[in-house]
Amino acid sequence: MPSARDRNERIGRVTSWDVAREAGVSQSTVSRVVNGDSRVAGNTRQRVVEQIERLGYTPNAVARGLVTSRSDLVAVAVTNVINPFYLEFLDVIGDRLSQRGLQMLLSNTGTQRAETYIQTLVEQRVAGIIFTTASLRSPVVGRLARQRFPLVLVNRYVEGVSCDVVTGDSRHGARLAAEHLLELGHRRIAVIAGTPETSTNRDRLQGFEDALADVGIGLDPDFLLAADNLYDRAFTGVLDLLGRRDRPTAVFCANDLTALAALNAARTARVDVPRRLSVIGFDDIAISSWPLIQLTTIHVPTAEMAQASVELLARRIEHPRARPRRLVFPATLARRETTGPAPGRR
Amino acid sequence: MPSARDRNERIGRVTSWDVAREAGVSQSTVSRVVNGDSRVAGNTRQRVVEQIERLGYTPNAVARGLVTSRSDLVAVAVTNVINPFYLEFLDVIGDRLSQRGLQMLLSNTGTQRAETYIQTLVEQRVAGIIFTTASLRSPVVGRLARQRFPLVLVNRYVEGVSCDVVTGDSRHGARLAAEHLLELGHRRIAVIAGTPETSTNRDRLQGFEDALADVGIGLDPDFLLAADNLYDRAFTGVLDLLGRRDRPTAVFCANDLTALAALNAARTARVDVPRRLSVIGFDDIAISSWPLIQLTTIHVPTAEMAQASVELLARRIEHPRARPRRLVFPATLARRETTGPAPGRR
DNA sequence: CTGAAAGCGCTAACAA
DNA sequence: TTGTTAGCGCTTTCAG
Repeated sequence: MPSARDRNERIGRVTSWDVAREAGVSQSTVSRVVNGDSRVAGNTRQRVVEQIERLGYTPNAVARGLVTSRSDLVAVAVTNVINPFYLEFLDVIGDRLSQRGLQMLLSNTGTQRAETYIQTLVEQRVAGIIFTTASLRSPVVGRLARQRFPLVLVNRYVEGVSCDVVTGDSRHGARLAAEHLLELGHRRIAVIAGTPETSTNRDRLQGFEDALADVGIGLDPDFLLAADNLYDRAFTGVLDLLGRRDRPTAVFCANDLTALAALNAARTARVDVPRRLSVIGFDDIAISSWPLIQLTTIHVPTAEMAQASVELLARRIEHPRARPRRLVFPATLARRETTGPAPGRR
Repeated sequence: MPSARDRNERIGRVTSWDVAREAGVSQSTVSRVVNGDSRVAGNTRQRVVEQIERLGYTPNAVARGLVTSRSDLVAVAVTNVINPFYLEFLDVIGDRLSQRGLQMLLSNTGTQRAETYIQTLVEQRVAGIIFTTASLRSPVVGRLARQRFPLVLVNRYVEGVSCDVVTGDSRHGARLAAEHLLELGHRRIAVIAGTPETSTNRDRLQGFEDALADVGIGLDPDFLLAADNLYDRAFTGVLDLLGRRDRPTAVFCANDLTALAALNAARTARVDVPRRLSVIGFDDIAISSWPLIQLTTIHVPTAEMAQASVELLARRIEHPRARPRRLVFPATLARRETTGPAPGRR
């Protein structure tokens, strides 16, 4: 038979009933005190608080959630945390959420089992989900949207799904990158593409190709690498590229992580950047502007986007039927030191 | 009056009762099917499954949690996600947790409001907490440990609190760093210390000082910077250091993030590394071994530690009264290119 | 193999 | 101001 002391020892064993009994009040009074209900007499509150402390009572948010059918958990779905780009996102998102009394539930879905993860989140009855990861062909996003589950897509959208979306202007950003390289005289340009399943990567690729096409240049299929946003893939890919007789003079990377991989590959192959090879990225993560790196890249206002996504979600949670909004943030060229004139040109 | 179609439209509006009614069975039968209870007749199960699909029923984990008083949420408390070191941790931890059917609830507590955060987690009745952040003077950790709440401290411990702990060998690692610099002939050595409130940082500082003391060298207070693990603080601090007449010939940073800041500061100040300044870090995060960086540092087996922490936590959840374990992982010198002989020496 | 019934710990009317 | 009561949606005996 457990003594009072025993109960005291285990969190979750003390309920509001225990507190009520000890304080000589009803359980609802305890509930009121816990929730800061003003219409509780000062001395009653006093007694209750005392017992809460004494017994080490911690309210059970699960039970509360069951009855209120509200939750302060917001899930943030990310494909691979290891990408520093997401990191900067997470930092802001977590911060903004907690400002609104919400907690961030991070789901690092490894691309694959996304469906299962999402299922778990929905079962958890999270207040909403911020997707930074929605694969284009994933049906789950559409289903959730149709069910009016609060969700916002960050940094990518899903064709034919009507929901809140926050993105950077990938197409235009990619065009800026292309024009920059073109202006420097580059013609033999390799592209390290992200995973084709996300709108962001497709748009970046498309925008780049379009800009090249405008001046009558086609993309050499041999120069198109699918690195799927992975550092290692990009590193070995670029290394291989640099080993060829007819190597490119410039490489456009669909994101900074792979651009950094390209830089490292060039260093490994002793290919001087930017004199022998120009490298341009996309995202402008913090590392890129380090004095040691100075990566030329397409800047996207990460913090603003993260902030906007939280705001959209909060709005959506309050007004499930509000008209979906689509925010597109401008992309700009951050010209730094990894791009230069094509070799043999002036 | 909501029609069946309306209900269908909102997740969480369909309960196991609805499914039961439509399938012509009892609610408990639905529960059994959902939980894969084997003793349900094939055709009954069939009917139930059909209705689950048709109605778009999603079991409510909150209600389940209330009755089972179990949860598959494990909180991971982190001081600042923005530190890439944590990133690598998180990646492994998230992965390992999900292998065990657990979800990672990431809490990015900004050092300050840790108490409040933890409180929320406990109210959420998470299955356990992995702390990578426990401030030494934080009483909450001790309280939780006493209450036998499943928790493991990673990368730092708390004096006088008995619970599972996973750390690297900070003292010895710091000693290795000191010996390395000493061997290279450095005597004027600056130290960028982390926040003094964590055991890890204190041990690293202590270990370094001890090693210097062994050869009769004291740490110049002017050369001791408190960067609190923050990039910006370290950057400006080192910049300042390098501007002095009597600048150090080497700098030991309590973690790689600040070491990278030091490297960047040196680059900014046009101080050649390692010819004019040697830099050594601690942690050996992925970036440090990039060809572009090649930071000499103290390697700590991050992945193994992350993995171990999940294992300890899982064990603790199953056996709350098991004897606490303390795992110390060896630290080794990763000698790369940011350290060299002291100027004026050979 | 299936159903009835008793809660899990809490909130939120409704009474008093 | 306080107490009583009825659930929230589910799991889990206990009968049948």
